[in-house]
Amino acid sequence: MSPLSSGLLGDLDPTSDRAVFRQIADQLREAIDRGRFREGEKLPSEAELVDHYGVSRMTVRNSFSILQGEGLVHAEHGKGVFVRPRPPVRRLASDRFARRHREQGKSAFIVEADAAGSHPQVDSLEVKEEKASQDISTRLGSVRRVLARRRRYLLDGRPVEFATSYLPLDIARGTPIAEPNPGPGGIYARLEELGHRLDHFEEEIRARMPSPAEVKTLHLAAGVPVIHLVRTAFDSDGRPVEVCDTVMAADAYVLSYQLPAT
Amino acid sequence: MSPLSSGLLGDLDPTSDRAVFRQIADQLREAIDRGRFREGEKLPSEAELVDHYGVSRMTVRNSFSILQGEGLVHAEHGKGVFVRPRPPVRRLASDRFARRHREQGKSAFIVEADAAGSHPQVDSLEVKEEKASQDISTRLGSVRRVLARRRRYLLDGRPVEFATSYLPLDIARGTPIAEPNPGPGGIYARLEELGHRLDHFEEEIRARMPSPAEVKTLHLAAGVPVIHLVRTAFDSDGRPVEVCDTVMAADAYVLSYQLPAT
DNA sequence: CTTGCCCACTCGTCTATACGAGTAAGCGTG
DNA sequence: CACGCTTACTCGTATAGACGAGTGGGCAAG
Repeated sequence: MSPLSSGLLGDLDPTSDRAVFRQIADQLREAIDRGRFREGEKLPSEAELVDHYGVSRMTVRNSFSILQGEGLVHAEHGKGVFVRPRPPVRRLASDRFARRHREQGKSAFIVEADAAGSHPQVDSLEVKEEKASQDISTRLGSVRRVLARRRRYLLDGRPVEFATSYLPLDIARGTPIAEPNPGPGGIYARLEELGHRLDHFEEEIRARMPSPAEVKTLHLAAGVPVIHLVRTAFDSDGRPVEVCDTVMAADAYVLSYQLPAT
Repeated sequence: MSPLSSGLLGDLDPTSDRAVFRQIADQLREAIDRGRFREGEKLPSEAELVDHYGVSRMTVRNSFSILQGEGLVHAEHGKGVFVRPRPPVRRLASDRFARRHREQGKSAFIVEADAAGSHPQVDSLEVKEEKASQDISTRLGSVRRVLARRRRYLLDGRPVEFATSYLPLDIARGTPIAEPNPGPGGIYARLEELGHRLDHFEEEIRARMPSPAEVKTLHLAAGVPVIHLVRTAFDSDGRPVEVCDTVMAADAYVLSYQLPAT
């Protein structure tokens, strides 16, 4: 039995001043919310909805485009339109850079992912010296050039995060920090070995829609925002020693912070 | 001189395999990024672009719809399509609930906004007892019913945040917390007076596209995500005494956290 | 059985047209 | 001068049709 004859979707209200394509989107959204269509399940095809509602194809596509913008569904060329599955999320705890987590040889990302039973990967590794942007320069205290460490993180083959660390050259140049693999405990461990005892971090969080470049790098579906996190690390002299600029697929992350009430 | 004859926008590449409406969107996006169209400025009308590129109107509208999805532009019926201005953002510092900020009579929101020179407002105040959702019940330690305090925050007339606080009935019922105006220092001050000395907060942050209800409540333009923040307050006995569920217009906020490096 | 082609079905792109409705400016009337 | 109407321009909604391209199943040839 076709899903359309089974009363999953209702009729249009011609007397309503709500646009037809919105009414259709409303009905589909409600059906999804109520679980009539489950995650990953295929929605009726455009042609089926054209028949069911007696509207033109562009009207149906208009409805789908609303739901895509809300991140509820995604279209696959040649296959159909599907309810977008909610991917497993990665929780980032606020103590993830605590010194005690820095003892092991592997990076926090790898350890965490292994623990969660997923397959972690890091690629697009790039380490180079470059001119600091205005923003980075300001955050690092008026430096002109910086060491930039770029990398992309993937979980089970899916890119979830793209991060760039910036460090002042006078700190990083010629040290293991300038190597592709900085060694156990990562660059924070190296910074401390170099005499920059870390005191605290500042994190700034924004959310926005991705740029086309970010869509490409993170393989983002329509309707998925990004979380933009900029972390600055300060040593015990109060000097900023690193800025890490991170763009995360918002549907793959929950950030978690613990704050004292003092 | 029309913006279209002045070389602001280029030509289409018919040999490219990139769809025409994407090429047009690319050109408009680049013009915006380069500042050729400034914030709040009107883009060429659909009709003008139809003439300029020699395409049909639906193709131009398709281009605009891409840019709208990216949150770059917004259309106004009868007026035109405009570059979306970046609204002033509100910075939320991680110490915003520190005890020392609780001394004054006014709420943190009012004080902050006044200091920033904007006009703050709180409306949609609702205080009532209700059944706890599964999630809230879990967070508060298996309570069945809760006191819910709902309110919407506006800056200069624009809604920016919608928040609901949930408190266990055995704590809140019959206290000033159950009043629309809980008095100076807010409910956290009242909780401490009632013997629940606050120890720490946990905040969980997600970003996603808004539901239609959220679009309505926060007057969100297309392409603006929301930040969903859930804060749990714990007293010195380790008991969760409040859960605050907040949905913020992502283009109006930067969250800022300070973390120890220990 | 395997290979390769065809075909039906899917969404993607684009055109052309029509009418509705919000906006703002101009113009004429009182 | 003030008000209201007209008009031109804007985007919103909807139809009908065409062709392209990705997918997957079935069928026929080897």
